[in-house]
Amino acid sequence: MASVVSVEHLTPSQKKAVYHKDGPLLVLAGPGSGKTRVITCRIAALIEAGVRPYHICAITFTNKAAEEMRLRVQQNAPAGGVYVSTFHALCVRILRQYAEQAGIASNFSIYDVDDQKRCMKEAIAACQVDSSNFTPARMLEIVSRLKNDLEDEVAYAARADDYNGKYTAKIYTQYQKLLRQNNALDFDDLLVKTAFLLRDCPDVRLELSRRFQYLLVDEYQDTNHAQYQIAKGLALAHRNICVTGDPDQSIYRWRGADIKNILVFEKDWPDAVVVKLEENFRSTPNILEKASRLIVANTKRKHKELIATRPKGDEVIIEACQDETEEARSIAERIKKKIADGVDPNEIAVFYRVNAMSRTIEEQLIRERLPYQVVRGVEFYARKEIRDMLGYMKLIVNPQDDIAFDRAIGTHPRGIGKTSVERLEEYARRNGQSLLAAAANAHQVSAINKPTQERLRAFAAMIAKFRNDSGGAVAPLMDCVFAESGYLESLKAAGAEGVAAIENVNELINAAAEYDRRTENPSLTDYMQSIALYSDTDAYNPDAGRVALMTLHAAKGLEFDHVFIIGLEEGVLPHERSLDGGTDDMEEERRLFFVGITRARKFLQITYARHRVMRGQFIRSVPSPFLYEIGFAGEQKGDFDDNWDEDDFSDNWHRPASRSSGRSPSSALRPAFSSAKPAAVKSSPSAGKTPAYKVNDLVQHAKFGLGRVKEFLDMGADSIVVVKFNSGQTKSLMLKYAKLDKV
DNA sequence: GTGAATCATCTTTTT
DNA sequence: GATGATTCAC
Repeated sequence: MASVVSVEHLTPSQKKAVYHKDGPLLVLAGPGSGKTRVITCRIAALIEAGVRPYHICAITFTNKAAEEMRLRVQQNAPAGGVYVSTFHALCVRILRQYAEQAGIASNFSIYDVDDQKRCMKEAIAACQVDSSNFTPARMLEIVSRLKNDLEDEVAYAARADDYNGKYTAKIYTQYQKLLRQNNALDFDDLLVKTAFLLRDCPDVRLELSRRFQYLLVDEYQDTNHAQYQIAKGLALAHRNICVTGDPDQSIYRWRGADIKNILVFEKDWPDAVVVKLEENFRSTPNILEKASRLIVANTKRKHKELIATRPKGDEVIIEACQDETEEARSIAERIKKKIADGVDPNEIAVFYRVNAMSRTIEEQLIRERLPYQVVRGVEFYARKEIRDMLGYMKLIVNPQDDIAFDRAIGTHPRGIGKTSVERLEEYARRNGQSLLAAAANAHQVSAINKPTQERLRAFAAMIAKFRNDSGGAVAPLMDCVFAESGYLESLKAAGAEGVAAIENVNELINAAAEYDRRTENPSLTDYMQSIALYSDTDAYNPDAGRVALMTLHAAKGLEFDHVFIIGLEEGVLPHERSLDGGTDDMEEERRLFFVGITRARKFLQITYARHRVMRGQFIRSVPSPFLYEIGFAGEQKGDFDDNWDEDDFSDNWHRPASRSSGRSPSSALRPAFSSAKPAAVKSSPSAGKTPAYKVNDLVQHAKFGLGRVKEFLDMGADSIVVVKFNSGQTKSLMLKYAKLDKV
């Protein structure tokens, strides 16, 4: 058999990592060091050495990364059968296979952020504590942290002794009880249950070790304690564990990721071979120099060189802008020029700290008619109609899921109102039944009037019927549910918005049909459990011929020839919430910036704005301290005019100022002027001349279809309309270019 | 029981 | 601004 690994192009260190066969291996890989290539080559080398593909398990950080690695492994070797997945997907697989040993039913629901919130709200209410101190968001954060550290409610209750701790323990316990009742697991539970399963069931652990004899974990610096234990458990028997990562690129501490995992790897596996990949094949020396200067400011790190291998390239540009519009305009113009010069739009990216910052950039890219795509967190599956449909499907899979019952019964008016559901809940609680079971027995709930009792029973019967039909393909069933539940009918009656919702549901059904085609033994349970782990970051298409807009977090693992990083201001990057959180938070923000910088191959431009609209408030900001760390000398005189005063704004400023918040602004984010000033609120240069749109006007666009006006920025000939289209996307359109009609 | 309208609250990053 | 809770009119 011909060699499938192209050895001649590997450096000595890379070779060492690729050909290390048995035993623990730690690959400390700097950015741009060819890490992904090393992993794929290593898989190929293992197979060449006689390991069956079936026995190799590679764990990546995102679904997208998994998908890509599957492709690459496929290209590199006849490697069909290598199991590539994320930690969460692997856990779902394991928990379904060993549901009994894990103490759960295999048709469990997976709760996303929204479901978790509803569930937590209920838990807090049931505990009857003062809810102002225990908000669902705050409690979920704490519970998540505990779970990531593998501390269950019993262990936590045992050690919590102060007032807050005791109530937290009570709520945690109640929350877990609700999840159990609903036969549901949240994201963190997937990890916790798997870790405990491996800990408590040696036979399961051994069976899995026989199945996965070689374990590879990428982005190991971002694993949390639970994931660390899972990896360790899986590898305990054979010790064939290879982890790769870069402590300098750890950006998920807030999610429980623990840099210590990578630092203690050598303690856990004393005979581990450590390979460092320090050469950088990606970026120009100019870019790497900035990256190095930045990261050495972190005190809690092992020093690692960034060794440049490419020609010097262009200077890194640091640009000051007056406000976020100027910033966006400058970037859009530069992008326009690059594309005109023949640069592939795929090779251009704009990174920002928070999703909300994409909007201004989008506006300017639209203005310049430049193609772009925004890579965002959830989007499609977060839409109401999609969640509604999935509510039915979840309930069909898992009749115990009360959260799904609530969702499904409330999709549209069906003569069952809030009061009736509350009475039903009361009955269900008393009798220890699920809501669906209670609905089937609604004739016994005397508090509910007769006609409503019948409607509840009809609903329960309908779900039972769907459940009977739920073996096999997903799409036909979904189609059937959509029609027979009456949801389709009610959307049809809802006018233009309903039409868009129907289209979205049809898109969902198409996606399900695609799943049916792709999967050998399609089942609704399997489908529901797989889409729960899907995020729209996975939908990023690197070949779309579009400029990519994304958060710095989403940029991890990607690379582009031309990179723009915006918002280098104190309070944005580093983020406001990390300013008072101590040095650890600050160091993570620095790493985040480091990740952004090192995505760039040839060109890097970093911008900051002296003024920015944040949460509807106009604020004056200060350059990020990180800028000075990479050699920014401060502002040059005459760079721009800083002699603005409030009156200038009242002329330029076209967005209504929001009501001032009660909180005092942090020292870093002083409002530039009082938002209470009515003068700043409106001053339309040309009120009444152009065909003015009003908020909530229904409009028709030649390409995007129907939509509703969310905002109208009246600037005469340059007016901009922000429209939320029924397709779900929101677009900012220049009035003079957009083919837009009032409906 | 339903749906529109108003009010209040929170606002990072994501599997 | 987005979302959720609450209120009010039918």
